[in-house]
Amino acid sequence: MITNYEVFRSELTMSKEDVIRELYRENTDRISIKKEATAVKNLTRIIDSTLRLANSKGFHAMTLRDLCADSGMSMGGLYAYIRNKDDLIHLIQSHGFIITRRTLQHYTADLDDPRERLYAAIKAHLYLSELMRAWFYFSYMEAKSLPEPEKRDAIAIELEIESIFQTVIEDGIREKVFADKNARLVASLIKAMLQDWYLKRRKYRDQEVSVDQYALVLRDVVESYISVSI
Amino acid sequence: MITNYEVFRSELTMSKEDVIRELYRENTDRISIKKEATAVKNLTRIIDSTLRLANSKGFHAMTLRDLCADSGMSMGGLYAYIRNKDDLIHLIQSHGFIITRRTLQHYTADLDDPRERLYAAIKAHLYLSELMRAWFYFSYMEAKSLPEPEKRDAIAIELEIESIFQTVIEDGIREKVFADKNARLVASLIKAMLQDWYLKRRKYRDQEVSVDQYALVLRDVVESYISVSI
DNA sequence: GTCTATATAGGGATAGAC
DNA sequence: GTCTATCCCTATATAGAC
Repeated sequence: MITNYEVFRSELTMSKEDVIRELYRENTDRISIKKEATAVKNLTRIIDSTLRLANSKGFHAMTLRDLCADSGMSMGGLYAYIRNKDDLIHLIQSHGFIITRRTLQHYTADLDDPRERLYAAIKAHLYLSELMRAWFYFSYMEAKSLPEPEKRDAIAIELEIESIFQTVIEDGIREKVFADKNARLVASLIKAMLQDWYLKRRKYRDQEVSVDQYALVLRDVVESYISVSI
Repeated sequence: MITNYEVFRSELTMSKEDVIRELYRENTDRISIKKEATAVKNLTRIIDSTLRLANSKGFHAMTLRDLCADSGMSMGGLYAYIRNKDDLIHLIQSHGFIITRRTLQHYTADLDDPRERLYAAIKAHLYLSELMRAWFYFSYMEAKSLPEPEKRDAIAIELEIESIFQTVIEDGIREKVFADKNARLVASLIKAMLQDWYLKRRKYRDQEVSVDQYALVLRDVVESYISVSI
């Protein structure tokens, strides 16, 4: 059960290094570095720089020279971690998938009331995308140019997220907590609003809206549409 | 006053060629072709192909050789219409701006009731993005890599659209038709849902939701949140 | 394990024939 | 007004020194 963003954040950040370590172990075939400690350190720099540069000018427009300059590595050094530029995408996507899967499962399972589950799912998604904004943004923007396997995974995770919301709403309709609306369409609209949070982050910063406020408004918007009127 | 998508469509499509003609006249300095008829014909092919290719693999990843193959032009022929690759962006963006500005002004001015104006604005935006899907998609996805002047225009038009919605809602609040909610934030959420329509067009096609149905649901979602309960 | 120097190809841009 | 052939730079990728 999540309470608010700060709690969520403190629970999750410590595991960031673990994720990179897991990523390293999953990719020992492509990565020629043997010492785990240095590998984790450099992978972190590579991933951070790639996300920053790709998100500001686009992945394809980002050159590996840009990446080396930004991450402080040399071309040769970089190529110890990847075989080609597409492997960079693989690294980025994998590390995001690991975190996303883990978190969403964790935070939406154990609630009974559909209203509460709906709110919990909204918060879980918003908080996660707040913490991993760069990855979510990258994933959305580069989706169309992802290599085939990564594209499949990305679509699968999208559907998974959307069906979490659809299921909650359908449950609520069955239990007469929600009115009989088009659950799938409502789920799509929820997702659109969730995505806007990380796609247009600056806009909401300018409006001085916090994640928790946004979560509340989202919940109210959705509930006022699907709640059964008394 | 708009009734439904089919009517909107038949009113607007005839002017598509006019827009390209206007585009040509605005850019006679960069375009070395003197005969208007051939220029309009080729500009149309160039714009269509660019949108198709850029939207499927990204503008930067699209090579001018790709473009020539797709549009049936030669490199030399293409360069009679542009001085460099960025000029392509300029062509695309200009022709979209021309249509968008013209349409939004036309369809949201002359209504009194805030509820009706809200619905009209939702429909105008959805219908327009339905008709010009490729341009809207391009504009959104390439926004970050646009040349400076085009970027400024794109941001300006975004704000313009958002403030149309904000104003309608504020008017409604003042007239006690709508409850006292955060108008700017609601406008942002509306825009997020409007954008999802053209960004994730396939998803809604799979759900077999029509533009008009989507417009209705959007209106209901928004109204159920901001309407004053009786 | 990390660096610099270099090979190679691919794509933007242009010259000049027709 | 349109095409083909070509120039030249940039970016990926690799070889080999340290």
